[in-house]
Amino acid sequence: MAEKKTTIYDLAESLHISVGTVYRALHGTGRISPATKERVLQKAAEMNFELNPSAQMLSRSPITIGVVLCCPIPEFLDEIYSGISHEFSAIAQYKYYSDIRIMPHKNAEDCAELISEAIIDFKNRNYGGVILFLSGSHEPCADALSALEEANIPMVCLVNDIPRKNRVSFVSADGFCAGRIAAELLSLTCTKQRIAILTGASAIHIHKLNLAGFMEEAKNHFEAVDVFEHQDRPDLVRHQLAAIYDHAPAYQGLYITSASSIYACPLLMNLNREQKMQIVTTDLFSQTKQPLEDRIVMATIFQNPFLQGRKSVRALFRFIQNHEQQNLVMIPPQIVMHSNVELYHVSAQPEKD
Amino acid sequence: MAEKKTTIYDLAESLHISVGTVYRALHGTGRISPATKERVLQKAAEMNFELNPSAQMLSRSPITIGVVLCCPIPEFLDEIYSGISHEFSAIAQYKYYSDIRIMPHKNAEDCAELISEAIIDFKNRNYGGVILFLSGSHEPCADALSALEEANIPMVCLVNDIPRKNRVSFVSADGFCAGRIAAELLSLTCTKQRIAILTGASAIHIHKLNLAGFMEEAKNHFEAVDVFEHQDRPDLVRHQLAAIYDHAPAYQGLYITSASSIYACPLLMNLNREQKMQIVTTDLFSQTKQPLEDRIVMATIFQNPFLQGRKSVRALFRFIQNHEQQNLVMIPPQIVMHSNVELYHVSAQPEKD
DNA sequence: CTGAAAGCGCTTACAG
DNA sequence: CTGAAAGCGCTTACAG
Repeated sequence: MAEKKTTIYDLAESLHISVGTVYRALHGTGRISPATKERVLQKAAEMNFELNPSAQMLSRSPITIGVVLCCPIPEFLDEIYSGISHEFSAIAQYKYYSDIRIMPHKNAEDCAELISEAIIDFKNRNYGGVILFLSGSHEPCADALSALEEANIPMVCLVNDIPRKNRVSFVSADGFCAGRIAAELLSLTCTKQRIAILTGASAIHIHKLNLAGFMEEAKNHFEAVDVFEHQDRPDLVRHQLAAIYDHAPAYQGLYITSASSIYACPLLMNLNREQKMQIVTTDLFSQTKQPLEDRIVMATIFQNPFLQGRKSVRALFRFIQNHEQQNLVMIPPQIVMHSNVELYHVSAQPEKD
Repeated sequence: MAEKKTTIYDLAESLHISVGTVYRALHGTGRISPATKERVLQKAAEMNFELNPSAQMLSRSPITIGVVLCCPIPEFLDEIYSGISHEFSAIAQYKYYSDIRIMPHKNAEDCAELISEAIIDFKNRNYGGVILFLSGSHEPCADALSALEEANIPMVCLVNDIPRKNRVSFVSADGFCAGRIAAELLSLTCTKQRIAILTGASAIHIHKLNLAGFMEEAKNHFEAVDVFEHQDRPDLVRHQLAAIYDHAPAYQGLYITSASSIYACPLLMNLNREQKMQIVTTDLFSQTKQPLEDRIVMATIFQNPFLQGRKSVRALFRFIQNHEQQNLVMIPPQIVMHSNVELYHVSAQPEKD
C-alpha cells in the first residue's frame, strides 16, 4: 500500500554522482555531458523514478501568469473574473501568481492597443503563461500575439479561440449543445409551432454554435424558426423584442442566446406577463434569475462562466506543472428552471450566498 | 499580486515563540497552555495563515483512510467506488492511502457483521479517518460505530447519514430538489393530469426526499399523484410498472425515483413504445441512457454518484488536513435529456469515453 | 561540465 | 509546557 518511492538521492548515490547533476539530466537544463545524461535517464527509468510535485513546489521560484480580460458585458466579465481569481487563490500554495489586466467594457477590436500593450508586457516580464479572453476579433492584436508565440509562452484562450502554436488549450461553453437543449425544451410545449430566436450576431462564434445546435434539434419539431439579431446592443435588444411580440401570427416560443439575456430579461418581465410565450434564456445573473422565479421564463441554459474562468487557470497550471495538455475544455450547459434555480449562486451579484 | 504567504515561522517570530509551539497550537496536539494556544490561533487568523499541504506532505508520516461500501445496486456502487478511487489517486501525492472494503450487494442490515468487523479493524489500526456508505439501516452496526466514535476517528457518511459525534460530513444528492425538478418537467406537458410515481420504499431517506420535493412542486399542477412502491426488488418493479400501465384512466406522467430506474428502464423500452407516457427517471447508467436516446423517456435526474464518491474523500481530506468541516455536502441534481445525454459519461460501464 | 550547500514550510522525535 | 534540530525531496544560486 505504502511503497517507498525512489528519490533523486537514490539515483545520485547509485551512480556515484551529485544530486545537482541528476537534476540537470532530468530537466535537460544547463550544461551536461550527453553520456552522464543518458546514464541518469536510464537509471531513473530502471528505478521507476518520479519527481515529487510537493517537493518541487516547495523549492521552486514563483511563476506568474498574465491574464487579459476584454468583454463588453460587465456581468459576464465579472463571473469569468471571479472564477479565475478563485482558482488562482487555490494554486497560490504552489507559488503561482497572477497579473490580471481588465480592459474597458468593449470588444477586443476597440481595445487592440491596450491589449497588445499588456501582452507585450507579459512577454517582456517573461511570465510563465498567459490567459486571454478577447471577445470580438483578435485580428488587430496579431503582432503582439505573434511576439508571444515566438517567445514560446504558453497561452490559454477563453470563450474565443486564437489559433497559434503556443495555444495550449481553449476553454469555452458547449454552445452547440446549449442550442440543442433550448430547442428540446421548447419542443416539449411548442410542437409544430412558430419559434423566434433572439441572438447577438450570427458572425460571433458562440452565437453561431447556439444557433446551429438549435436548428439541428429544431428541424423535427417546429413549423418555422425566425432569427432576430441585436449585435449585443441594448437598444437593438429592445427593438427586436418588440418586433417579436408584435408579430402576427404570434410566436409560441422564444430562445434568447448568450449573455445578452441580461438586457432582454427585464423587458420580458413586462412583455410576457400579458402575452404568454414559452421562453428559454441563456446564463444566470440576477436579471435572468428573476423571470425564472416568477415563472415567466421556463428555463435558462447556464453556461457557467465562473467555471470557465476556473478551468482556464487549471488548464494552464496543468500544462506548466505536468506538461499535461487538453486541447479543448468544454463546459457542459446546465438546465436551470424554477425548481432548481435556488441551487445556483451568482457570484458576481452582491447578495451572493 | 504575488503575496508572500505567511508561514509558521512568521507566526513564531511575531509571537516570540518557537515553531514547535506554533505547531502544537495549530493542531491541538501534545501539551500546550490554553493561553499560548489562543494567542497563536488569533495571530494565525489575523495573518491569514494557511498550512501548506506540500510542505506537510513532505514531512508527515502516511495516513490511511478506511472505506466501507455496502449497497444492493451494483451499478450505483461502482460509480461511487470510481469516484472514491479517483480522488484517492489525486491525494496519493500527499501520502494519503486507502483501505477500501466492498461488502456483498445487500443492504447494510444483512451485512452487519462484516461491516462491524471492518469498522473495528479500522479502529484498531488507528486509521486517520473512515468513510461509510451503508444503504439500509445502520442500527445493527451500532456497537462498532460507537467504538469508532469513542476512538474519535473522523467519519464521513455517504448517501445515508449516521448521527454521531465523530461524523464530520454527510455527502449526498439533493433529493428534495430532484423531486421538485421531476414535477416541474412533467408539468410542462401534463398539466391537470394524473401522475404516477414509482419509488423504492417511502421509508428510505432519499426516496422520502424525492417524494416530498415532487409533491411540493406538484400540488399546483396535477389532478392526482399516486405512489407505487417496489422496495428496490426487481420483481416488484416489474409488477408495479405493469399496474401503472394497466391503470384506467391512464396516467399521463410517470416519475421513477432512485437508482432502481436501472431495473425499470429496460421494461419501459417495451411498455412505453405503444402507450406514450411522459416519463422522468433518476440517475444515469447505460440502462437509463438508452431510453433517453430513443426519446422514450423525456429526462432523467442525474445525481452524480461518481461526484458523491469524490466529495466524500475530499471532505475527509479537508477535515484531516486543514480542519475544515462542511457538515452537509449536497450534490445539485442535473437535468439530462436527449439533447445533452452525450455529454455525460458513465464511468462504470465498459464503453466509457 | 560537475559538486556542495542552503533553503522551501512543514512534522517529528528528542531534550529540557 | 516549550524549544532546538533534523529531515522530507526537490530547486537554486554559487563555486570550482
